[in-house]
Amino acid sequence: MIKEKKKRDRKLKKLNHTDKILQAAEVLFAEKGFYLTTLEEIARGAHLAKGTIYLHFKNKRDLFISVIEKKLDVLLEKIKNEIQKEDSPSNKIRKAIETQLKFLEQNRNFFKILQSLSGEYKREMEKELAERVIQKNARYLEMLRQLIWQAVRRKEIKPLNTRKLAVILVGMVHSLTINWISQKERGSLFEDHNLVWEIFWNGAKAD
Amino acid sequence: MIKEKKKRDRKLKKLNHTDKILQAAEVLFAEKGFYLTTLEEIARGAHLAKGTIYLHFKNKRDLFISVIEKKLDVLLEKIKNEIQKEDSPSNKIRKAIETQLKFLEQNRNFFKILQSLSGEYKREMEKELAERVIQKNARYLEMLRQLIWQAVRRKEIKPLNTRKLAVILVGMVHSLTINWISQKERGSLFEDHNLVWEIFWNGAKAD
DNA sequence: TATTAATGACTGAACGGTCAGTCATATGTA
DNA sequence: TACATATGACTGACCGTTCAGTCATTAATA
Repeated sequence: MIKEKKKRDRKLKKLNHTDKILQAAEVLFAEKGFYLTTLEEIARGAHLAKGTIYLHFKNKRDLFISVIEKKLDVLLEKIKNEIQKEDSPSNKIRKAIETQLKFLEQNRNFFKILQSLSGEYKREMEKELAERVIQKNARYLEMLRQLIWQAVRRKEIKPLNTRKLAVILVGMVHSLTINWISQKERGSLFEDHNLVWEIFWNGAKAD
Repeated sequence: MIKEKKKRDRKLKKLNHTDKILQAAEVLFAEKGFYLTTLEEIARGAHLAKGTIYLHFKNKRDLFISVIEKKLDVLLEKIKNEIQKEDSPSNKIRKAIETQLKFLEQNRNFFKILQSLSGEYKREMEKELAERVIQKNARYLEMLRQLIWQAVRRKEIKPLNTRKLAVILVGMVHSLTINWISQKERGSLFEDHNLVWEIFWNGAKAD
């Protein structure tokens, strides 16, 4: 019995370490990017030695991708949940925007890292690793696209290229987020969901 | 007389080299990013020795920023020119979108590099260097903002936050460009100017 | 004691930047 | 014109440093 408990404790401790590493890595990668962040620093941030990191992650790239993937999963899960509470496509789209903005406001480190991935890293990261993240992004875009398509079917918005509409919508959100992050005086990012919604919906809605 | 000519020839040759380096660097930086591109490669690409690059640029970062800055100047000049041929704010905005999309279609390497700058590099690049590029970007955004503001004054579009509208507009363009670049089968990017315009203008226009 | 976890000194490859030396060309001289 | 000298663009071997990843050793736990 007690043996079992101890085992659980150990596992918990190990998980705890994994998490500490992920947290330290998130902060540092967001701050300095992939190349300028050293494993030594991450180890220091997690109050562990460098070698220990290799007990939890295959290598630096694996760690980097893991940081992103974990958060991305959370975000996508959140959006899925929130969306299915809504009835109409339009409300679902609105909710998706809201959820994303709220999440990014609370996770700017994550967003910074995500942004940097699309830049240089794709080439460096092992294919299979980066691919996982790219796939997840693609799935989110596809989800949005289908919502838009349903709105088109209902003749609520014009019969435009739904893929491109989804791309545009995501672009609006990202651009506002980048702008928000770069501001010195930071208001709420979330509050812009109305603006995004208004532009997008009025912009695309059927006459 | 002849002496002068010879001197000019030399200078021309040197300029030519500067240009060859810039071209080689543009291709490589776009392909592999800042960190994975070595000066040796760039030198090879320009058919010169590594040391020669340092006769033309202070260091790797200087070269990187120069690649961007040069193109950015061309783009901003183009937009300025095209815009002033138009009369109304709305037509000016439309023209700005058109010009930008056309340019990005013809300069995807430039765009890839520009994207990557916003990610990691800002931290690495010497402040004064990156600052120049950031300033130019900011100036473009401000130009757009003013055009939008004029449209607001004419009551053509709603009295929304003009800065955010400009950010959103730029975001739409960038997002479509990223999407276009990532496509295997590549149509025209330029042709999307109508889509962008339509969403933006209908989205923001006064009732 | 045996097993597992954690450590951090060490290694070797990579690469930005340097600089002493080369050489084609320009200039000066007779 | 023929030869000597000066210039500076160009080269690439070399240096110093950084850092991801390894592994022999130590500490913790059962």
